[in-house]
Parts: sequence; structure tokens; C-alpha cells
Amino acid sequence: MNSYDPQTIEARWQRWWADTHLYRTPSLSSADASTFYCLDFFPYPSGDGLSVGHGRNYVPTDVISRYYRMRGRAVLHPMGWDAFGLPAENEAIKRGIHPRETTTRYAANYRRQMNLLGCSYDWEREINSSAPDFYRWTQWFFLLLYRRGLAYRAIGQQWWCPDCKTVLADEQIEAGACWRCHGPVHKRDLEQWYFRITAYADELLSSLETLDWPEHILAMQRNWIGRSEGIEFDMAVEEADGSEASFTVYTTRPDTIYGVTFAALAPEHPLVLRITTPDRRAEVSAYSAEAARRSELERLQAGRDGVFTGAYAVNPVNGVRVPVYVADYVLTSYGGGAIMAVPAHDGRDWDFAARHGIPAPVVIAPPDWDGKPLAEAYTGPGVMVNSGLWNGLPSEEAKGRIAEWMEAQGIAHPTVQYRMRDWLISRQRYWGAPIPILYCDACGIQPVPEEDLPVDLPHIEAWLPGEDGRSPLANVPEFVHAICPRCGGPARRETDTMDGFACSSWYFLRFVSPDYADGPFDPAQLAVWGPPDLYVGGAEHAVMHLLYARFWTKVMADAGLVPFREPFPVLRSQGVMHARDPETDEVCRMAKSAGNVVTPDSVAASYGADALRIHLLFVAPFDCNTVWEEEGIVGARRFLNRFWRLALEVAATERTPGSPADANLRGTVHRTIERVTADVEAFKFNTAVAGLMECLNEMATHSRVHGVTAGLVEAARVFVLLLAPFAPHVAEELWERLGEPYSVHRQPWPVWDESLAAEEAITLVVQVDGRLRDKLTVPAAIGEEEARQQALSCEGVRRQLEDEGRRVTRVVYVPGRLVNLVTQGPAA
RNA sequence: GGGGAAGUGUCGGAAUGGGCAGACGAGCGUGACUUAGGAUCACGUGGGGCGACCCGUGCGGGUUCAAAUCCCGCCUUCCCCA
Repeated sequence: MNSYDPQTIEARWQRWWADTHLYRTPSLSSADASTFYCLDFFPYPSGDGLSVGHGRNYVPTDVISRYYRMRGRAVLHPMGWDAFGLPAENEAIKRGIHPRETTTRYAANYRRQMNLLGCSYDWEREINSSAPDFYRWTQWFFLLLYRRGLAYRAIGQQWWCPDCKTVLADEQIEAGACWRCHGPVHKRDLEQWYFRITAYADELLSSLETLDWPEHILAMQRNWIGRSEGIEFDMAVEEADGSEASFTVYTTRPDTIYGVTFAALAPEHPLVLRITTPDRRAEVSAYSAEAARRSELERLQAGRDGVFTGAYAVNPVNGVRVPVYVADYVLTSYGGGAIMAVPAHDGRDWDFAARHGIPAPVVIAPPDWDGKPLAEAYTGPGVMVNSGLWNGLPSEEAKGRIAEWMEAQGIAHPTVQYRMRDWLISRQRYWGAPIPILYCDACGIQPVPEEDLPVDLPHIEAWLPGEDGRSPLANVPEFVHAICPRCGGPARRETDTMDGFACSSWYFLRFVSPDYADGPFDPAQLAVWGPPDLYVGGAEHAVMHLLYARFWTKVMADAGLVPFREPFPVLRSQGVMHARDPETDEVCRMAKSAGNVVTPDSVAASYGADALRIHLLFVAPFDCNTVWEEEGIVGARRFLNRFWRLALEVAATERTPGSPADANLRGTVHRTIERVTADVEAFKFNTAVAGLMECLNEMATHSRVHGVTAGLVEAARVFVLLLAPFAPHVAEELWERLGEPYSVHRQPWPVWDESLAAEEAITLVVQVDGRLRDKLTVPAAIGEEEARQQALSCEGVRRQLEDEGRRVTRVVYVPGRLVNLVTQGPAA
């Protein structure tokens, strides 16, 4: 076999690697600085299988893992399945197959495809979050949170997805719709379990600074946590029956308080019906009912809507009475469901005031303000006007002074608000870890004792979500009936299951000791491998998964379970793979629903997995979005083909004389080692591949001109090593054909020699007045004086100076780069 | 509306502690070879000009000997949150 046939060699080596356990994680018993834990986001195995887009995640981490193995590091590169939760269950529903069966089957397919791509996972450490020996520990962590007061049960207005038939956490609502099925959602009053993530809000925000993460993901987390500093104060209001009442408002803008012209309550606010005057009651009731019925999406689209209650509230700083409205743009969950409204200086208040004919007096003068009414809300800083004794102050200063003054008067106090809410974890679904809680009529809520874990998820046939909003487990008497661990009397088992994100909040710890039975992980092995050195995955989990896992890690750290407070010190996020719609030619995300999926199977069958890997790495920077264009991959295939033929030619040549040209080639090879090494470490895989291509071009030219010399033989050997992390199959095959011992993936990464890598001759650019006029090839070690002389006397410069009668007034010399002659003269 | 990222040939993209714009690849063109291949090899490929040269990194200014890169003001696209 002499032509490059990827299908044959890829299958052959994949089998060989598995048989020889090439990627088995080294077993270490004590902490070792040379370990490298390289982790991918925990995928849920979908029935659609992998697309080439997934390769943008798994190929780079594979390159990194292979690279660090060659660098002598002990590498942990595991894979497992996020098999519990909504995505996996919805998938099973869609196919009409029990989720236990689908997750097993789909995980096997993912594993097959990952092997097809040549990924070097240690499958002996494979985990599955729906396995009892995994979810046992998810439940154990629930109890840990419960014991620490971080898991609690409460009634609240919850997002309900009628399609998924379950409640959802705030962050699982995207653009007013369910994150999984994209259907409309609405709020419902339900008693549910929560994790108190807000207890860690401050640390979750402040320790973002310590993370080596992409800026846009840090920004999303900051936004989501949404810390704001402001004041809370009460506004007195008269109730319909004449008694006194008040409601608390929160504002971040005390400087605008003299501009308040109305107050607004959320439709759900408890005071609404009590303060509404009799003549307005019918209208207000109708409006509140209407608002409650509408989904958030509809409410957002409806604009600034609301009705007057007939009541008036008092602005505590100046005693002014302002009308109180009910408005659906006021959120119950934020700032207590009541606001002071300042139309002149808030966009939403402005819109509302315009619809209802409410005045908008200016209290912060914009720069260059002419004293006339504004055309739109002004939210920037300015000078205080119409604000009593604060007039004339800059608003930025007045903000703090007014807050302090109000506090001193006893009418306000400073508060910090977060946008983030506690994490709702109850799911009225079958396919998840049962919440390990019992309800006893005598003893109340009782946690399941640790020794009784796991609370097994029973294998039932009627697992489809019910229409009644209860988990299917509620219909399984043997599951529900239990004994109270405290009094021994009858108890009822909690039938909701945990949000799937609970599993992914700790799974990265399980990989360090996947079979450990005495705890979620072996502390000694955690000490060996630590938190992942590198974590790679898509930006779609920038808020949910990463925030939850950070929260759990901090809880574990406080419980003394882990010696670190952040689970993922280094995070990288790959760009999204787009594809053209086969019909319309429009570009959108590659997805089964868009009908534009290209599978690694089909590409590997036509071009080989190695070519696919090279192409995915080469086509764009790692973190950029890309469009899949099939034609581009021929470049990757040609590249591998060209090296294949060159290596075979080298292998077939018996006598390989040295050549004077070898020194040049050696220089190229050593510069390539340096370049590829730096690029891989910097996640610049596209330029790393370009560097390999340039090196191969040099080698091919050398071969054509000088034949197979000793220098070329050495170059080919080094090139196979450099190629190994990128195209592992063809590198292994050629390594063998060059007569080297199995396996190329166990060889040390080549080292470059500075002196060999140094260029002997460089190109010195000669400019006149900053314009390129000539180029000189000079020794790299040239001195400044010599460089100046050569520049002044070169052809391109002479033309400029003599023809136009200029003279040189200044010479700028940048060693190794250029000489710029600055001139004065008649033409200038 | 707020926050983030980005605008470079026909296309994907190189080059930012300011210093040869367009590496590498795709596509296209010309030629070679032919056991016609999704093969290989050579040369060319930003625009204009016969040329010396001129113009050119979204647009308009600025700083500098020198700007894709730094500063100011705009425009456009994508992502996240409203």
C-alpha cells in the first residue's frame, strides 16, 4: 500500500491504541506537579450524534492532551455523559423510548464517533450521571447543602413550561421561553426546593477576577449576578379604607428622587388590591388578572402597560403626593415589586409616562441643556436642578450625599441588590436524581440518612411527565411510601427529581477516582489531579452550568472537602460552527433542527479523520465562529497526502548523503518546532497548522532540488513528531514506516535549538519618509553603522535622493527590521 | 436601551509591547505530466499604471519618522442581557 488511504490506517491504529491501552491515565499516588487535567464540557448524548461542529471542542482538547503527554506530563483526559435531566429525557420522549435505553445507546454512539475522530480519552474512567453509583453522590451533595442551610423549600411564583411539564430556574428561561423546547412559559405558585446560591453572590462575583476565562463569559456572569448598590425607602400610601400603609421601593438613583412623578407596583404586589380606590377596582382587577395570564414573552412585547389605582403615595424627601400605578414592567422578583418612577431620567418610566400623560420634570441637567423639556429620557450624569438644597451639585456627587442624608433622617437605608435569584432545583420529571427527602406527618421534613443512599430511581414504564404537574414518581406507591428515619412512622417520599445541572456541578471531581465507593471522590486522588488545568466548552453554558459548578465548589470548600474555591481556573470557549441551509443558502448554527448537519462519519469516510481534524483546527482561530464549507477540507487532505509521499520517499531511500543545504533546512525545522510549540500552548491551532504547512513546503522544495539528504531524513522524523497531536493516525503510520518503535504518541516532544533556529540572513527594509523603497539582504548580526551605510547607498534610496534633490535629516534604525531615512528637500 | 466581540483580497484567515499588509489554505488563471486523479508539479493571482511609482485593512479626523495596530467621532455585523 503506497498511496495515502486514511480509512485503512485510521481503523487499524484506533484498534491498536485501544488494545494497548495507550491512553490509560498514569496511576499516581501522591501529588505531582507534572499532571495535566484536560476536561471537556460534560455532554448529554443526543440521538442525533456528533456533528463536525462538536469537533471544534473535542479536537483541540485532544491536541492539547497529546501535546502534554509528549511533553512528559501525566495527563487525565476523561469523558462521560450528562445523561440525567431535561435534555436527555426530552430526547427519549421524542423517540418514544425509555431514557435508560436511549442514554445508553446514544452514549455508545458518541463514544464510537469520538474514537472515529481519534480522540484520546481514557475510557476506563467513563462516567454516567444517571448511574446509581454516580447519582448516589449527587444526592449526598444535596444533603450536604441541606445540612448547611443551603437547600430549602419555599412557595414562590415559578416558571412553568407546559410543554416540558415542569418548573424551570430563572436562568433556564431564554428570551421568555423554555431553554430546552423554546416553548412559551408562564408563572405559577408552587412549593419547590431551592439551593441558596445567593448566599455566595458576592464571592461568585468578586472571584471572577481570579479566573483565566474569556472576557465575554466573565461579562455574562457579572451581568447575570447583577450586583447593584442603592437605597431602600418607604413610601406612605393611603389605603382604600382610609388606614395608613406603605410600600418599600428600591432605587440605584437617589440623585433623581426629586423627579419622581409616579410610583408603580407589580401586578402581583400584595398591596395592590388594598390601596385601589373603589372606582378603580374593576379596572385594576381586570388588568392584574390579564397580566398574570400572559406569558413573560407577551408581557415584554406588550410595552409599558399599566393602570392607575386611584391611590397616592408620598415622596419622603419633599412630601409630594404622586399617583400609584400598577404596571407589568415592574418585576416582583427585583427590588420588592415596587418602584419610584422618574420619567425624565429612566427610559422605561419615560415610555410609561408618555402613554399616561404624566409629567417628566428635569432634575439632572444634561450638558448644554437649554432648559426646555427633553425629547427622551436622559440617564447620564449632569448638574442637579429642581432638587431643593442639592441644586448645582454634580449628580454623581449628589447620589451619595442624598443617600447619606436620607439615612441620617431615618427614611432610607443602603442596600445591595442582586439580579440573581436562588436556584430552583425541583423538577416534576422522572429522569433525574430523586431528591433525598422524606415528609413525616409527625416529624416534618426529614433528610434521607446518608447510609440509605442512593434513593434509587425505580425502573417504571409510565415515566412520561404527567398532566397534573406532579412527577410520575408520585404514581409509584412503593417509591412514595417510606419510613420516617426519626420516629419510625409512615412517611411520604419527595417525588420531584433534581435539575440535571446538579450532576454537572460536581462531575469533574468524579473523574479523579471514578470507582471510588467511600465518597464522591478520593481526596488523595483529588490532591493528585486537582481541579482541571484546562476546561473547554461552548458559550451556551456560560451562565448556568459554570455558575452552578462554581457555587457547589465554594460550598465544598467551606465544608473542607476540596482545597480550592474555583473549579475551573482556566476556561476556553470554542467558536460556533455554522452551516449553510441546503435550500436557502442562509447561514445559521449547525443543528439537526436546521437540517444542515454534517457528521464526522461522512467526512471521515471521504477525507479521513486526520484531514477533518487538520481542517477544523486550521480553518479559523479556535474561538471564532465559522461556517462549514466542504471544499476547504481538500487543502488539509492535500497537506497530509504531500507529507505521506515525502515520508515514503524518505523511508525508501537507503543512502542519504549530507548536503550543504541541510543547514538551511535544519534552521526551518527548528524554527517550526519553536513556532508550533508556542502556538499550541497559546491555543493558536490555526497558525500552528500553517507553520507545519510552511515547513512541509520547505521540505518538499529541498527534496526536489537536493534529493533525500541526511538533513531531510532528520526533518521528516521531527515533522512526524510535530504532526502527531494534530493528525495522530497518519503520524503513527509514518512513524512506523520510518522504522521507529511504537508509539509516536509516547515519544518526547522535539526541542528546538536556539542557535540552529536563528536566521543567518535577514531582510532589512529600507524606507524613505516611511515609504518602502528597497529591501536588503544582510547578515542577521549586522551593526547599525553598516546598516545605515548600506541603506544610504542602495539603489532604491539613490533614486529618491538624486532625482529629487533631497537630503537626509534623520535616520531611524530598528535593529533586524528596517532603516527609515527622513528627508527634507524641494519636493517635500 | 445596557454589556461583550468583531469589521483586512473572490473566500477562510495571517500580521497588534506601532516597523515589508495579505503568511498558510481555498478558489481562479497559465503551463507540465499523464496507468485522466477529489492526483501531482511549476508559475501567477488586492486595484491602477508601459514604467519609476500611486492607491489600498468599514467611514471621517488625529498622534508619529512610521498606524490594520494607538487616540477621538461615526457606521455595520454577531453574541448576551433587557
